[in-house]
Amino acid sequence: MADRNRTRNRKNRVTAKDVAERAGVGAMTVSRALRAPASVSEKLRQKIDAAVAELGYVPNRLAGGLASSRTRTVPVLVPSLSNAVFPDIVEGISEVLQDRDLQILLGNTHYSLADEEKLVSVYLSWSPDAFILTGVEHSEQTRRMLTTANIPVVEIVDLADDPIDMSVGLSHVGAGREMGRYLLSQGYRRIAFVGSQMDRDMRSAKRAQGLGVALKEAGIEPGPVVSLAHPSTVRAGGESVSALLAEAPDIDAVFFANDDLAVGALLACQRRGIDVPGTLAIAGFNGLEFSGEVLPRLTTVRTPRFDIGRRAAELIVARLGGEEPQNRRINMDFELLKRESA
Amino acid sequence: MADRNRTRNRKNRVTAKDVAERAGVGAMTVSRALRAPASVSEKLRQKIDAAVAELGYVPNRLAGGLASSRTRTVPVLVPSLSNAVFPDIVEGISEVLQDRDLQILLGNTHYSLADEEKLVSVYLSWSPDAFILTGVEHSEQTRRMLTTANIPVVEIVDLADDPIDMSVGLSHVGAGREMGRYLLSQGYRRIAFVGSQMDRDMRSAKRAQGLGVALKEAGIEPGPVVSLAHPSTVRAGGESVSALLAEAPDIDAVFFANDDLAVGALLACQRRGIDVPGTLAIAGFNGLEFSGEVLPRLTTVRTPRFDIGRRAAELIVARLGGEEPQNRRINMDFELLKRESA
DNA sequence: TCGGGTTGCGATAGCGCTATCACATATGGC
DNA sequence: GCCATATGTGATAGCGCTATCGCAACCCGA
Repeated sequence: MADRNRTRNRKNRVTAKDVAERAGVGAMTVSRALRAPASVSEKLRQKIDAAVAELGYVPNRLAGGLASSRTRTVPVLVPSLSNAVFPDIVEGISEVLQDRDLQILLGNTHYSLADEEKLVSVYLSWSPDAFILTGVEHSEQTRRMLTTANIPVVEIVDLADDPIDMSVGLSHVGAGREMGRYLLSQGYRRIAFVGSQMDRDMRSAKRAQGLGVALKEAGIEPGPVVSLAHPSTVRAGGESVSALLAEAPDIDAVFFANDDLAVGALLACQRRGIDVPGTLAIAGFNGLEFSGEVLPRLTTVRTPRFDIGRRAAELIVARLGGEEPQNRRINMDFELLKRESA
Repeated sequence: MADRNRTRNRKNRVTAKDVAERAGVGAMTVSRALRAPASVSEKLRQKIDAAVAELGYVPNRLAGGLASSRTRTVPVLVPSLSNAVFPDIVEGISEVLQDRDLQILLGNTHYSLADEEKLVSVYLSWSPDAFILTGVEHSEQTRRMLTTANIPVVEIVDLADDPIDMSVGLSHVGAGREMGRYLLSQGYRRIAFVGSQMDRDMRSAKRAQGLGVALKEAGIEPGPVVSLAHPSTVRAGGESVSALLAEAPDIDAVFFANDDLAVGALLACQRRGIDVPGTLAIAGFNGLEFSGEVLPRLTTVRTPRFDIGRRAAELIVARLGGEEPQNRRINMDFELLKRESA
């Protein structure tokens, strides 16, 4: 009864000091042996490694981070995980960072700048070594915090005119415009755009804007632009078709903000016997794998998601290595996949 | 030239001491005002809040965590992010934890127990308040580390016979068996199973096992069981159909380990003019949203992904609040969705 | 053999916070 | 009006690690 809570509720963790005693060296040498093995003599290193293994020592990163103000962590903020786009990007980042022993901290902003701001604040309080966030629109406070933090910051997916620090992405207006031109070249004239939450998903809004530019350049009347209230899903895409056709029966093509919506629409047309592209042409965005599996295959824009992640991570690694990047703004290519749906 | 590196490369962070001086109180009171506002008088609290706002103070969580050995973080380890199943689970966890100001640290094990072990080690070095990991198979070392850590641990998705601590999931053998029985009841007799990486994805393997049990109970010869080398994708599902039909042309049904593969197969059949379910019946697993959008709609098993996440998080919250759970092992229901593809 | 450089190691002093306790003031019962 | 209890606040001492510097021990050319 006497010893309850004796240990301050703290597990009797093995510390570097324990390892040091076991190996008959100083604590500092243990620290060095683990972080920079080359700076410790072969003999001591072996003793230390043995002691580490025997005791099952795991360094306390909180203490290490506090002492060095480097934690080898990189927060990555994405607006969604249900959209397959972002896991691909994260995979790209991860592949580069894990070799460098840098740890990703993944955060989901749900397309909210307020959530983003909060996550930035929380993650900065962990003294990260760098920061990756999606998009180029951020709150004033978010920009200020990241600037002040004085670490490498990469804004991804979209292309920043005035990056906080660095930026890797593509022009969504440009991509939308290119799709618009293509649809026009195929003879479509009443072209609608359907996206989700376009008040918050600025990239979708920019694709719509790009379509508008193409139409204007060709002197064609803009079609309806619909922003669904809920996140993009296959089902939502399907449902949007009925609504759209009811409202604007004369449209001959729909450009969807992403492949999920577009495939949903395609499948809905299939169920309802609407000929695609004969009666209604359908185009998507992102070039997700399954866009090539449906019948007719989906015309879409392939975005280099994995490579965006890689490049962003490489910029960070270079910067942490002391290099000054030539280009703080990397414009990634996209590719129009001309297939059968439009 | 004299002051280069003067600041030890450390940003001149605002500390609690700065806030304390500004507010004319002790540092300890600042700490209290932020963590337990009720324990500080109204007057000082206001002064402190004002000082915090003016200086833009953000507490250093490394220091706080080191001092208190509580960090309000909960690592969540999942085997994949590209499978829509896991984002759903994470969303469920997140919804419960974010209200409690608990931060998720998301890790991807890529279905590797070795990666899992490494991630457990890394995340434990951050002194998390609890731990969530997928599946019930873990390395000896993983189990030991988590046991020693002496924090709430929840194993999710699968159902542990002997949980490390707690478990929320469903019986994959049971679900596979139920699907098997259903397929038999529909008259199918040559039933194949197709999964991915079933040497590592034990849940898929268990579903296959469940199918085997059902067949055995009915005295029916087991069909081919195929484990694809690459992760589950829609495309891989489509490709598997050709291979399967070439090898075992007499099969009349395929039970896929997940909806991605099954939908891929369905679409492939559509492209190749194979009648589903007439020539080949197809069943999936998980009940993802798009399984109900394809034609014919996919027969599958709905798993309560979101609720698994919620329940797991609730167990943790209860435990952190000092409650002792009645049940350390929560068996979640699944539902067979009998649709048109099988 | 010697001096100057190199190398390897350990003692010390924080990093910024919180647990703990001591102390000052407020509160209430009689 | 007194003492006992409750309440609020601050000083102190770490949490476990790493930056820094000083000191041995070693190296090498002259």
